[in-house]
Amino acid sequence: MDDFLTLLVRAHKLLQAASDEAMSRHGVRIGQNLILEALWETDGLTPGEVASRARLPITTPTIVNTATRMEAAGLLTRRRDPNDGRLVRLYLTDRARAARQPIKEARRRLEEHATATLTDEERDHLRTALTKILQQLGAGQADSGGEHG
Amino acid sequence: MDDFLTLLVRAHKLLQAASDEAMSRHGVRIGQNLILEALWETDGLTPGEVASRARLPITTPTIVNTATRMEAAGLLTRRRDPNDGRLVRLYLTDRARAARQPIKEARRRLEEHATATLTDEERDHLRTALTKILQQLGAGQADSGGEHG
DNA sequence: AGAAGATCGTTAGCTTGCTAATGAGACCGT
DNA sequence: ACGGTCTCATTAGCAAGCTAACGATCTTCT
Repeated sequence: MDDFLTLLVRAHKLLQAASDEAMSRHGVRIGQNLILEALWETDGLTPGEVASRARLPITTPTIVNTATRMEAAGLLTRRRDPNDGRLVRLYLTDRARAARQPIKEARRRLEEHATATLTDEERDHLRTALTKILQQLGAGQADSGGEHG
Repeated sequence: MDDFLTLLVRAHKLLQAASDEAMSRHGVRIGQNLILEALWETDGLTPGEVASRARLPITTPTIVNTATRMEAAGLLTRRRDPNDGRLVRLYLTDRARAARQPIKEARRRLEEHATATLTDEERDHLRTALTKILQQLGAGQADSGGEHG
């Protein structure tokens, strides 16, 4: 029996590969998903804003580099902020906006497929366990906002 | 509430970072762990053998590149196989062998720490769920060897 | 024996992530 | 107004992973 670390790394690897393949069919790579999600929500964010709003922690240089590839791929354009010359704002192209629903669907289906053999209870347990691990590792500053004690 | 994919990616990221930090204190980086584990077990494997024996799937080019870094770091030496000129055999240095127990310990402690707030039952559930996901995603060719039905 | 094919390690070139260093621009105090 | 500081994006350089292409060697078939 493998240790927990190994199981998690293997599951992660397979899921990332499957995600990348699924999104590639829509002209988007796995590393671009965080930026897309942030800009789908709020277009015209700066790299720093994308980094801080992203669903999971990512550094600004990574955003910048990925944005450059996305620009080359025709997924977004850069525009200097007229009011503050330091800022660069990222705007999605129509192509990137059109990919929104298909990609969300594809990811939803992937998640569904991956957990297809789990019971609802097992899915709950999995969520609970991962959440506890995240909290234990210091990622407690998450979305739930219930630290009252 | 985040989706399962996000939880898993976040947990993976934190655990990888923590692993890397822990192993760095012993002069080893996270990417070198698979090679070390294979060579601790059987010294003198070829890159291809390491790739196929590793605890999780990894390609030969990755082994080769990582081995180059490990050679530079004084963790292993390359030696041509005298019987087959195509093969290159990787041999650990004393330094790499000495790191075996400390690193195993460090990883065990990390896993223990990460799952410290889980009950035994929750740990079981987590294992079960991850294993099911791996099987569903086609990684069923694993170690347990119990596919009799 | 010699050509064709298979099997290796390696290299090239890419993506994704990181930290540290740079440089441009804004802001604040004097 | 101007010098220092702070705040941005970017660049540089690294690690770790991948696929595809390459070159050397071994095997096999005639």
